[in-house]
Amino acid sequence: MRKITNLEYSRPGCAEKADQILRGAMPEFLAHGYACTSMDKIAKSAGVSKQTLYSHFCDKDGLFTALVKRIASDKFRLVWSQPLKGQPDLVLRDLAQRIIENASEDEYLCFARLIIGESSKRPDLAEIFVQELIQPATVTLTEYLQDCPHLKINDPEATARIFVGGLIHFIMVQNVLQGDKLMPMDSERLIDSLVDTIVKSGQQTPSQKNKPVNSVS
Amino acid sequence: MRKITNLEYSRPGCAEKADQILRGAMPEFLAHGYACTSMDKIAKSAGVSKQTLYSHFCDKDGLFTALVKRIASDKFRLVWSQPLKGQPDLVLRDLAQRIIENASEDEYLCFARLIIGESSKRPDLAEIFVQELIQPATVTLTEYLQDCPHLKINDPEATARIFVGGLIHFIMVQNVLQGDKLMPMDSERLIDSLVDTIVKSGQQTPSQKNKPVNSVS
DNA sequence: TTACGCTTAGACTGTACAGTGTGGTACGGT
DNA sequence: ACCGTACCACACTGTACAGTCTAAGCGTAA
Repeated sequence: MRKITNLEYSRPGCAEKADQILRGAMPEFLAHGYACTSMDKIAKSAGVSKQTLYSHFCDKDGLFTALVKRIASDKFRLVWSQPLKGQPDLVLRDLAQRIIENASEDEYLCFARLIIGESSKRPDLAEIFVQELIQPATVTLTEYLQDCPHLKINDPEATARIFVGGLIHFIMVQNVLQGDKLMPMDSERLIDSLVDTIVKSGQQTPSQKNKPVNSVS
Repeated sequence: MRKITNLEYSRPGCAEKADQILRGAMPEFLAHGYACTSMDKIAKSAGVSKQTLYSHFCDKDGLFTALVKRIASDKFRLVWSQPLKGQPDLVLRDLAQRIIENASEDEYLCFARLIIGESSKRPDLAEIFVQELIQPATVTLTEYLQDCPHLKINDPEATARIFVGGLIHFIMVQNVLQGDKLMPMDSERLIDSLVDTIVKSGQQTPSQKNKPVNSVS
């Protein structure tokens, strides 16, 4: 088998084994982080020899990178795949519920934890995370808020970020940082407030002092 | 010198050396994370012998724990030390600006990254982070929103979380996850929208369907 | 002076692990 | 039958590092 270079993380073709490896590697990395996951453990978990690992991925870093790319692009586009249409309060509540549901999954939480934890050493992976998840989410919601005839929102992009940020921060504090022990709160309460706040602020005539300067490309 | 047990992280007295060690350890841990920071590097950075390290802290974990406790309680209470008083729009804008300013510091970002990254292995540290930073912040703002005569807010605690979450998430995406490259936005725009949205929603008669169930203790 | 507490430099031990090498097995094509 | 490809098990190398040990240098107090 030919040498895997640094630039290609896995060979095209014979993708079954590569997939098997990634499937085995995923729970290990998600559960124990990058540093505490050994290639031996991955090989074992994937039911594959160490040699095979290195014939499909150039090194630990390459394997990790391939895994992050796969998770980011494969799994988490779902929430945002359906177009947003209809009454703002219903659409926003439904969206918020889907985000909370989706992002409260252990797999998502571990993934976010991993990306944030490695973000200083691997800013490229953080960028992938933003590109595949946060940016599409923000753009989709921005467009809805902009075009929705029932809402007069001053700065749709900023509002979209507040909406998403309020939800994700809530989930991170409650589920990743163990906040549910110290300051428990039902997610429905947050959703209610969030939807209410945004819908109300869109019902009034917007004050014109804050103009959007540029929008998401 | 007597043995340091697992339960005590540093001896009382002769705190200067312990402080010197912590000051040396801080930039190392913040820059490289837990796993990639060696005790030798810490000793060097603190200008202290490795033996002295182990005479003040029982092991790497103990040192790390002591450091996290110190950072959490010492440094980041500041933003919330002054009581909130006055017109909602001014108070909230000022608060938002202070949060953004404070949390955009590299030291805070690295600290948050570190805590989140280690949160699965060290949930106790995540708890300290919540207890020393997030909870007091939320409580302070909740009380202001509750008692402010100019605002009629349905669920002050949920609103406080949305406010803080919107800001922190923004900072995390922009500064930790490199979002400023892909989706740049001036923080003033976010602050404007956030303050506007909350103040407006507090000006209207609140719809009574969402009742707060319990409050922060 | 002696003794003691605290320090230092640096050697040392044991372990974990990334990455390589060796030899052997299974299988499909020619 | 032979060959090449992909795989496996397992031994091996080199490095990094947590934690310990040794021997020696200080300052203070009896």
